[in-house]
Amino acid sequence: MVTLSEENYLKTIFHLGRHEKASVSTNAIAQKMETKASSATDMIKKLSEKGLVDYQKYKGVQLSENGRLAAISVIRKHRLWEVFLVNKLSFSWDEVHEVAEQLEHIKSEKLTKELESFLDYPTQDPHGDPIPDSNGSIPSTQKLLLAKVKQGHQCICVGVKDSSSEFLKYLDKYKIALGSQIKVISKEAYD
Amino acid sequence: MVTLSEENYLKTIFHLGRHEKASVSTNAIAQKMETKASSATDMIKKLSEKGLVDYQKYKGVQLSENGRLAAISVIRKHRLWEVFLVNKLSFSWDEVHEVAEQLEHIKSEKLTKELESFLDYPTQDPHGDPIPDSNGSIPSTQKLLLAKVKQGHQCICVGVKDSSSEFLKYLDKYKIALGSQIKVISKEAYD
DNA sequence: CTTAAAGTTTAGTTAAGACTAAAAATTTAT
DNA sequence: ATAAATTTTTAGTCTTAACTAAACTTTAAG
Repeated sequence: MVTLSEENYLKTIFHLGRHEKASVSTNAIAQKMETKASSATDMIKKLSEKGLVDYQKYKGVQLSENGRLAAISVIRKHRLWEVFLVNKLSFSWDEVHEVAEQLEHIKSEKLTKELESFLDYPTQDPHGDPIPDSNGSIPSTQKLLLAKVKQGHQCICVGVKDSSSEFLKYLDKYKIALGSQIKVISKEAYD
Repeated sequence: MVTLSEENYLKTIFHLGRHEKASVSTNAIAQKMETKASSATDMIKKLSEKGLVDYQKYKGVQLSENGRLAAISVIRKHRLWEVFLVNKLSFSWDEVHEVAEQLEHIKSEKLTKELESFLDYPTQDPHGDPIPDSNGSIPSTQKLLLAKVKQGHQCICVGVKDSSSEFLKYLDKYKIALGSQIKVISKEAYD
Protein backbone atom coordinates (compact mmCIF):
# COMPACT_ATOMS: atom_id res chain seq x y z
CA MET A 1 0.00 0.00 0.00
CA VAL A 2 1.35 3.39 -1.04
CA THR A 3 0.22 6.36 1.06
CA LEU A 4 -1.00 9.66 -0.33
CA SER A 5 2.18 11.36 0.75
CA GLU A 6 4.35 8.68 -0.82
CA GLU A 7 2.42 9.05 -4.07
CA ASN A 8 3.15 12.76 -4.09
CA TYR A 9 6.85 12.18 -3.61
CA LEU A 10 6.94 9.54 -6.34
CA LYS A 11 5.19 11.88 -8.72
CA THR A 12 7.63 14.67 -7.94
CA ILE A 13 10.64 12.41 -8.38
CA PHE A 14 9.22 11.23 -11.69
CA HIS A 15 8.76 14.77 -12.98
CA LEU A 16 12.18 15.91 -11.81
CA GLY A 17 13.93 12.90 -13.29
CA ARG A 18 11.92 12.89 -16.50
CA HIS A 19 14.39 14.63 -18.74
CA GLU A 20 17.76 14.02 -17.18
CA LYS A 21 19.01 10.48 -16.74
CA ALA A 22 20.90 11.51 -13.59
CA SER A 23 19.46 10.93 -10.13
CA VAL A 24 17.27 13.45 -8.39
CA SER A 25 18.65 15.42 -5.45
CA THR A 26 17.09 15.66 -2.03
CA ASN A 27 17.00 19.43 -2.26
CA ALA A 28 15.25 19.45 -5.61
CA ILE A 29 12.56 17.20 -4.20
CA ALA A 30 12.16 19.27 -1.06
CA GLN A 31 11.85 22.43 -3.12
CA LYS A 32 9.20 21.05 -5.47
CA MET A 33 7.25 19.59 -2.56
CA GLU A 34 7.55 22.84 -0.61
CA THR A 35 8.97 20.99 2.34
CA LYS A 36 12.36 20.77 4.04
CA ALA A 37 15.32 18.69 2.92
CA SER A 38 15.22 16.68 6.14
CA SER A 39 11.62 15.71 5.47
CA ALA A 40 12.56 14.63 1.99
CA THR A 41 15.39 12.50 3.35
CA ASP A 42 12.98 10.77 5.73
CA MET A 43 10.56 9.98 2.95
CA ILE A 44 13.29 8.87 0.57
CA LYS A 45 14.38 6.33 3.16
CA LYS A 46 10.87 5.03 3.49
CA LEU A 47 10.44 4.78 -0.28
CA SER A 48 13.78 3.04 -0.50
CA GLU A 49 12.78 0.48 2.12
CA LYS A 50 9.63 -0.19 0.14
CA GLY A 51 11.68 -0.74 -2.98
CA LEU A 52 10.14 2.18 -4.82
CA VAL A 53 13.38 4.11 -5.31
CA ASP A 54 17.08 3.35 -5.56
CA TYR A 55 18.91 5.44 -3.04
CA GLN A 56 22.46 5.99 -1.95
CA LYS A 57 23.22 8.46 0.80
CA TYR A 58 24.31 11.82 -0.51
CA LYS A 59 23.84 10.61 -4.09
CA GLY A 60 20.16 11.30 -4.70
CA VAL A 61 17.43 8.91 -5.84
CA GLN A 62 16.05 7.27 -8.93
CA LEU A 63 12.72 5.54 -9.27
CA SER A 64 12.81 1.77 -9.34
CA GLU A 65 10.60 -0.03 -11.83
CA ASN A 66 7.85 -0.33 -9.22
CA GLY A 67 8.24 3.28 -8.23
CA ARG A 68 8.00 4.37 -11.84
CA LEU A 69 4.81 2.40 -12.33
CA ALA A 70 3.30 3.83 -9.16
CA ALA A 71 4.18 7.37 -10.23
CA ILE A 72 2.78 6.87 -13.71
CA SER A 73 -0.42 5.45 -12.30
CA VAL A 74 -0.95 8.65 -10.32
CA ILE A 75 -0.13 10.83 -13.32
CA ARG A 76 -2.48 8.80 -15.49
CA LYS A 77 -5.32 9.37 -13.06
CA HIS A 78 -4.47 13.06 -12.73
CA ARG A 79 -4.66 13.59 -16.48
CA LEU A 80 -7.79 11.51 -16.99
CA TRP A 81 -9.58 13.52 -14.32
CA GLU A 82 -8.43 16.73 -15.96
CA VAL A 83 -10.01 15.59 -19.20
CA PHE A 84 -13.19 14.75 -17.33
CA LEU A 85 -13.33 18.15 -15.66
CA VAL A 86 -12.84 20.04 -18.93
CA ASN A 87 -14.80 17.84 -21.33
CA LYS A 88 -17.69 16.74 -19.16
CA LEU A 89 -18.00 19.35 -16.44
CA SER A 90 -17.39 22.88 -17.57
CA PHE A 91 -13.98 23.57 -16.09
CA SER A 92 -11.46 25.67 -17.99
CA TRP A 93 -7.90 24.49 -18.40
CA ASP A 94 -6.62 26.80 -15.70
CA GLU A 95 -9.05 25.49 -13.06
CA VAL A 96 -8.41 21.77 -13.16
CA HIS A 97 -5.07 21.31 -11.49
CA GLU A 98 -6.02 21.70 -7.83
CA VAL A 99 -8.99 19.36 -8.05
CA ALA A 100 -7.06 16.80 -10.09
CA GLU A 101 -4.39 16.82 -7.37
CA GLN A 102 -7.04 15.42 -5.06
CA LEU A 103 -8.75 13.07 -7.50
CA GLU A 104 -5.47 11.47 -8.61
CA HIS A 105 -5.25 9.64 -5.27
CA ILE A 106 -8.57 7.81 -5.48
CA LYS A 107 -7.82 4.11 -5.38
CA SER A 108 -9.97 1.99 -7.67
CA GLU A 109 -8.74 0.16 -10.73
CA LYS A 110 -12.28 -0.13 -11.98
CA LEU A 111 -12.94 3.58 -11.58
CA THR A 112 -9.88 4.53 -13.61
CA LYS A 113 -10.67 2.11 -16.40
CA GLU A 114 -14.33 3.05 -16.59
CA LEU A 115 -13.46 6.72 -16.53
CA GLU A 116 -11.01 6.24 -19.36
CA SER A 117 -13.64 4.42 -21.38
CA PHE A 118 -16.28 7.04 -20.59
CA LEU A 119 -13.91 9.71 -21.91
CA ASP A 120 -13.28 7.66 -25.09
CA TYR A 121 -9.68 6.83 -24.37
CA PRO A 122 -8.14 10.28 -24.60
CA THR A 123 -4.41 10.42 -25.35
CA GLN A 124 -3.80 13.93 -24.05
CA ASP A 125 -4.91 16.05 -21.13
CA PRO A 126 -6.20 19.62 -21.53
CA HIS A 127 -2.64 20.97 -21.49
CA GLY A 128 -1.43 18.63 -24.22
CA ASP A 129 0.38 16.23 -21.90
CA PRO A 130 0.18 12.57 -22.85
CA ILE A 131 -2.00 10.18 -20.83
CA PRO A 132 -0.24 6.93 -19.88
CA ASP A 133 -2.14 3.74 -20.69
CA SER A 134 -3.07 1.15 -18.08
CA ASN A 135 0.26 -0.65 -18.60
CA GLY A 136 2.20 2.48 -17.83
CA SER A 137 3.31 3.29 -21.37
CA ILE A 138 3.36 6.95 -22.22
CA PRO A 139 2.67 7.92 -25.84
CA SER A 140 5.71 9.89 -26.90
CA THR A 141 5.43 13.13 -28.78
CA GLN A 142 8.07 15.54 -29.84
CA LYS A 143 7.29 19.15 -29.42
CA LEU A 144 9.18 22.34 -30.06
CA LEU A 145 9.23 25.12 -27.52
CA LEU A 146 7.56 28.21 -28.94
CA ALA A 147 10.59 30.20 -27.86
CA LYS A 148 12.64 28.10 -30.31
CA VAL A 149 10.41 28.94 -33.27
CA LYS A 150 12.02 31.58 -35.50
CA GLN A 151 10.45 34.94 -36.14
CA GLY A 152 8.05 34.89 -39.06
CA HIS A 153 7.57 31.13 -38.86
CA GLN A 154 4.30 29.44 -38.00
CA CYS A 155 3.35 26.51 -35.81
CA ILE A 156 0.46 24.88 -33.99
CA CYS A 157 0.19 24.87 -30.24
CA VAL A 158 0.02 21.25 -29.09
CA GLY A 159 0.78 21.68 -25.41
CA VAL A 160 1.95 23.96 -22.67
CA LYS A 161 5.05 23.51 -20.58
CA ASP A 162 3.81 25.54 -17.64
CA SER A 163 0.34 24.55 -16.41
CA SER A 164 0.06 27.22 -13.75
CA SER A 165 -3.24 28.96 -13.60
CA GLU A 166 -1.61 32.36 -14.19
CA PHE A 167 0.23 31.32 -17.31
CA LEU A 168 -2.84 29.62 -18.76
CA LYS A 169 -4.90 32.76 -18.20
CA TYR A 170 -2.15 34.74 -19.92
CA LEU A 171 -2.46 32.43 -22.94
CA ASP A 172 -6.25 32.79 -22.87
CA LYS A 173 -5.83 36.55 -23.08
CA TYR A 174 -3.81 36.12 -26.27
CA LYS A 175 -6.36 33.60 -27.53
CA ILE A 176 -3.88 30.77 -27.54
CA ALA A 177 -5.36 27.33 -26.99
CA LEU A 178 -4.45 23.78 -27.99
CA GLY A 179 -4.72 23.57 -31.77
CA SER A 180 -4.20 27.28 -32.28
CA GLN A 181 -2.13 28.23 -35.31
CA ILE A 182 0.55 30.63 -34.17
CA LYS A 183 2.77 32.92 -36.19
CA VAL A 184 5.76 34.31 -34.36
CA ILE A 185 5.83 38.03 -35.14
CA SER A 186 8.17 39.22 -32.46
CA LYS A 187 9.53 37.93 -29.18
CA GLU A 188 9.13 39.47 -25.78
CA ALA A 189 10.19 38.49 -22.31
CA TYR A 190 7.69 36.67 -20.14
CA ASP A 191 8.37 36.70 -16.44
CA MET B 1 -10.77 23.39 7.66
CA VAL B 2 -12.31 20.03 8.43
CA THR B 3 -10.00 17.02 8.10
CA LEU B 4 -10.90 13.76 6.41
CA SER B 5 -11.13 12.00 9.73
CA GLU B 6 -13.34 14.70 11.20
CA GLU B 7 -15.64 14.44 8.19
CA ASN B 8 -16.02 10.73 8.76
CA TYR B 9 -16.93 11.24 12.39
CA LEU B 10 -19.45 13.96 11.54
CA LYS B 11 -21.05 11.71 8.96
CA THR B 12 -21.30 8.87 11.46
CA ILE B 13 -22.81 11.11 14.14
CA PHE B 14 -25.30 12.40 11.61
CA HIS B 15 -26.41 8.90 10.63
CA LEU B 16 -26.62 7.69 14.22
CA GLY B 17 -28.60 10.72 15.35
CA ARG B 18 -30.82 10.84 12.29
CA HIS B 19 -33.86 9.14 13.72
CA GLU B 20 -33.62 9.67 17.45
CA LYS B 21 -33.63 13.18 18.82
CA ALA B 22 -31.41 12.09 21.73
CA SER B 23 -27.67 12.59 21.69
CA VAL B 24 -25.29 10.00 20.26
CA SER B 25 -23.13 7.94 22.58
CA THR B 26 -19.37 7.62 22.40
CA ASN B 27 -19.64 3.86 22.18
CA ALA B 28 -22.10 3.96 19.31
CA ILE B 29 -19.74 6.20 17.37
CA ALA B 30 -16.74 4.03 18.11
CA GLN B 31 -18.60 0.93 17.01
CA LYS B 32 -19.77 2.41 13.69
CA MET B 33 -16.31 3.80 12.99
CA GLU B 34 -14.69 0.49 13.92
CA THR B 35 -12.43 2.23 16.36
CA LYS B 36 -12.10 2.35 20.14
CA ALA B 37 -14.20 4.45 22.52
CA SER B 38 -11.11 6.34 23.66
CA SER B 39 -10.37 7.40 20.09
CA ALA B 40 -13.94 8.56 19.71
CA THR B 41 -13.67 10.63 22.90
CA ASP B 42 -10.52 12.31 21.57
CA MET B 43 -12.19 13.20 18.31
CA ILE B 44 -15.38 14.36 20.01
CA LYS B 45 -13.32 16.80 22.02
CA LYS B 46 -11.70 18.11 18.90
CA LEU B 47 -15.02 18.50 17.11
CA SER B 48 -16.42 20.21 20.17
CA GLU B 49 -13.55 22.71 20.26
CA LYS B 50 -14.20 23.46 16.61
CA GLY B 51 -17.86 24.07 17.37
CA LEU B 52 -19.07 21.24 15.19
CA VAL B 53 -20.78 19.30 17.98
CA ASP B 54 -22.35 20.03 21.34
CA TYR B 55 -20.74 17.84 23.93
CA GLN B 56 -21.04 17.26 27.63
CA LYS B 57 -18.85 14.71 29.30
CA TYR B 58 -20.55 11.36 29.78
CA LYS B 59 -23.66 12.69 28.03
CA GLY B 60 -22.90 12.02 24.38
CA VAL B 61 -22.88 14.47 21.46
CA GLN B 62 -25.20 16.20 19.07
CA LEU B 63 -24.23 17.98 15.87
CA SER B 64 -24.25 21.75 16.00
CA GLU B 65 -25.72 23.63 13.04
CA ASN B 66 -22.26 23.90 11.48
CA GLY B 67 -21.56 20.26 12.15
CA ARG B 68 -24.84 19.25 10.57
CA LEU B 69 -24.07 21.28 7.46
CA ALA B 70 -20.59 19.78 7.22
CA ALA B 71 -21.99 16.26 7.56
CA ILE B 72 -24.69 16.86 4.98
CA SER B 73 -22.15 18.28 2.55
CA VAL B 74 -20.18 15.04 2.74
CA ILE B 75 -23.32 12.93 2.34
CA ARG B 76 -24.40 15.05 -0.61
CA LYS B 77 -21.09 14.44 -2.35
CA HIS B 78 -21.17 10.74 -1.51
CA ARG B 79 -24.59 10.29 -3.09
CA LEU B 80 -23.86 12.42 -6.15
CA TRP B 81 -20.74 10.38 -6.83
CA GLU B 82 -22.74 7.17 -6.46
CA VAL B 83 -25.15 8.41 -9.11
CA PHE B 84 -22.20 9.26 -11.33
CA LEU B 85 -20.67 5.83 -10.91
CA VAL B 86 -23.90 4.00 -11.71
CA ASN B 87 -25.36 6.27 -14.38
CA LYS B 88 -22.23 7.36 -16.23
CA LEU B 89 -19.64 4.70 -15.55
CA SER B 90 -20.97 1.20 -15.48
CA PHE B 91 -20.90 0.43 -11.79
CA SER B 92 -23.63 -1.67 -10.22
CA TRP B 93 -25.34 -0.52 -7.05
CA ASP B 94 -23.35 -2.90 -4.89
CA GLU B 95 -19.97 -1.64 -6.14
CA VAL B 96 -20.23 2.07 -5.50
CA HIS B 97 -19.92 2.46 -1.77
CA GLU B 98 -16.19 1.99 -1.29
CA VAL B 99 -15.24 4.38 -4.08
CA ALA B 100 -17.81 6.97 -3.00
CA GLU B 101 -16.29 6.84 0.49
CA GLN B 102 -13.13 8.23 -1.07
CA LEU B 103 -14.71 10.66 -3.52
CA GLU B 104 -16.94 12.25 -0.87
CA HIS B 105 -13.90 13.97 0.63
CA ILE B 106 -12.82 15.86 -2.48
CA LYS B 107 -12.95 19.55 -1.68
CA SER B 108 -14.26 21.76 -4.47
CA GLU B 109 -17.55 23.63 -4.44
CA LYS B 110 -17.36 24.00 -8.18
CA LEU B 111 -16.80 20.31 -8.72
CA THR B 112 -19.83 19.35 -6.67
CA LYS B 113 -22.10 21.84 -8.40
CA GLU B 114 -20.91 20.95 -11.87
CA LEU B 115 -21.24 17.27 -11.13
CA GLU B 116 -24.79 17.78 -9.90
CA SER B 117 -25.65 19.67 -13.06
CA PHE B 118 -23.96 17.06 -15.26
CA LEU B 119 -26.11 14.40 -13.61
CA ASP B 120 -29.27 16.51 -14.19
CA TYR B 121 -29.93 17.28 -10.55
CA PRO B 122 -30.75 13.81 -9.30
CA THR B 123 -32.86 13.65 -6.11
CA GLN B 124 -31.93 10.11 -5.14
CA ASP B 125 -28.85 7.95 -5.11
CA PRO B 126 -28.79 4.40 -6.53
CA HIS B 127 -30.11 3.00 -3.24
CA GLY B 128 -33.07 5.38 -3.09
CA ASP B 129 -31.55 7.70 -0.51
CA PRO B 130 -32.28 11.40 -0.96
CA ILE B 131 -29.57 13.78 -2.17
CA PRO B 132 -29.28 16.97 -0.13
CA ASP B 133 -29.28 20.20 -2.14
CA SER B 134 -26.46 22.74 -1.96
CA ASN B 135 -28.15 24.50 0.97
CA GLY B 136 -28.22 21.33 2.98
CA SER B 137 -31.92 20.60 2.67
CA ILE B 138 -32.79 16.95 2.32
CA PRO B 139 -35.91 16.07 0.32
CA SER B 140 -38.05 14.08 2.70
CA THR B 141 -39.74 10.90 1.66
CA GLN B 142 -41.75 8.48 3.69
CA LYS B 143 -41.11 4.88 3.05
CA LEU B 144 -42.47 1.69 4.52
CA LEU B 145 -40.18 -1.15 5.47
CA LEU B 146 -40.90 -4.18 3.32
CA ALA B 147 -41.06 -6.22 6.50
CA LYS B 148 -44.06 -4.11 7.51
CA VAL B 149 -45.98 -4.86 4.32
CA LYS B 150 -48.69 -7.47 4.94
CA GLN B 151 -48.75 -10.81 3.18
CA GLY B 152 -50.55 -10.68 -0.12
CA HIS B 153 -50.16 -6.91 -0.42
CA GLN B 154 -48.11 -5.21 -3.11
CA CYS B 155 -45.69 -2.30 -3.10
CA ILE B 156 -42.90 -0.69 -5.09
CA CYS B 157 -39.31 -0.75 -3.94
CA VAL B 158 -38.13 2.85 -3.62
CA GLY B 159 -35.03 2.33 -1.54
CA VAL B 160 -32.94 -0.03 0.52
CA LYS B 161 -32.14 0.37 4.18
CA ASP B 162 -28.98 -1.71 4.10
CA SER B 163 -26.55 -0.72 1.35
CA SER B 164 -24.02 -3.43 2.04
CA SER B 165 -22.68 -5.14 -1.00
CA GLU B 166 -23.88 -8.54 0.24
CA PHE B 167 -27.44 -7.45 0.81
CA LEU B 168 -27.62 -5.69 -2.56
CA LYS B 169 -26.40 -8.81 -4.30
CA TYR B 170 -29.04 -10.79 -2.42
CA LEU B 171 -31.67 -8.42 -3.81
CA ASP B 172 -30.23 -8.75 -7.31
CA LYS B 173 -30.62 -12.50 -7.06
CA TYR B 174 -34.33 -12.04 -6.36
CA LYS B 175 -34.52 -9.47 -9.15
CA ILE B 176 -35.39 -6.66 -6.81
CA ALA B 177 -34.29 -3.21 -7.94
CA LEU B 178 -35.49 0.35 -7.39
CA GLY B 179 -38.91 0.64 -9.04
CA SER B 180 -39.63 -3.08 -8.83
CA GLN B 181 -43.19 -3.97 -8.05
CA ILE B 182 -43.18 -6.42 -5.18
CA LYS B 183 -45.93 -8.70 -3.92
CA VAL B 184 -45.38 -10.16 -0.50
CA ILE B 185 -46.17 -13.85 -0.78
CA SER B 186 -44.56 -15.11 2.36
CA LYS B 187 -42.02 -13.90 4.85
CA GLU B 188 -38.76 -15.52 5.75
CA ALA B 189 -35.93 -14.60 8.06
CA TYR B 190 -32.93 -12.82 6.57
CA ASP B 191 -29.78 -12.92 8.63
C1' DC C 1 45.20 20.85 -1.81
C1' DT C 2 43.01 22.80 1.63
C1' DT C 3 39.15 25.44 3.19
C1' DA C 4 34.64 27.52 2.60
C1' DA C 5 30.12 26.89 0.93
C1' DA C 6 26.45 24.13 -0.26
C1' DG C 7 23.90 20.07 0.17
C1' DT C 8 22.50 16.04 2.96
C1' DT C 9 21.69 13.38 6.92
C1' DT C 10 20.89 12.56 11.85
C1' DA C 11 18.80 13.46 16.25
C1' DG C 12 15.32 15.11 18.72
C1' DT C 13 10.33 17.57 18.67
C1' DT C 14 5.64 18.21 17.32
C1' DA C 15 0.72 17.26 15.88
C1' DA C 16 -2.95 14.16 14.37
C1' DG C 17 -5.19 10.16 15.12
C1' DA C 18 -5.03 5.80 16.53
C1' DC C 19 -4.16 2.37 20.58
C1' DT C 20 -4.07 0.02 25.77
C1' DA C 21 -4.80 0.14 30.48
C1' DA C 22 -6.58 2.24 34.32
C1' DA C 23 -9.57 5.57 36.62
C1' DA C 24 -13.99 7.80 37.01
C1' DA C 25 -18.95 8.37 36.11
C1' DT C 26 -23.30 6.49 35.04
C1' DT C 27 -26.67 2.95 34.77
C1' DT C 28 -28.68 -1.37 36.21
C1' DA C 29 -29.84 -4.84 39.33
C1' DT C 30 -30.43 -6.75 43.66
C1' DA D 1 -29.95 2.35 48.32
C1' DT D 2 -26.01 0.43 47.44
C1' DA D 3 -23.13 -2.91 44.76
C1' DA D 4 -22.07 -4.58 40.25
C1' DA D 5 -21.81 -3.87 35.50
C1' DT D 6 -21.31 -0.88 31.82
C1' DT D 7 -19.88 3.25 29.70
C1' DT D 8 -16.84 7.05 29.30
C1' DT D 9 -12.77 9.51 30.12
C1' DT D 10 -7.90 10.11 31.19
C1' DA D 11 -3.06 9.11 30.88
C1' DG D 12 0.46 7.44 28.43
C1' DT D 13 2.30 5.14 24.01
C1' DC D 14 2.79 4.47 18.89
C1' DT D 15 3.12 5.82 13.90
C1' DT D 16 3.27 9.09 10.10
C1' DA D 17 4.95 13.05 8.24
C1' DA D 18 6.31 17.25 9.20
C1' DC D 19 9.88 20.51 11.62
C1' DT D 20 14.64 22.72 13.71
C1' DA D 21 19.24 22.45 14.83
C1' DA D 22 23.41 20.28 14.58
C1' DA D 23 26.59 17.13 12.38
C1' DC D 24 28.42 15.25 8.47
C1' DT D 25 29.60 14.79 3.10
C1' DT D 26 30.44 16.60 -1.17
C1' DT D 27 31.56 20.25 -4.23
C1' DA D 28 33.68 24.52 -5.43
C1' DA D 29 37.10 28.28 -4.81
C1' DG D 30 41.23 30.07 -4.05
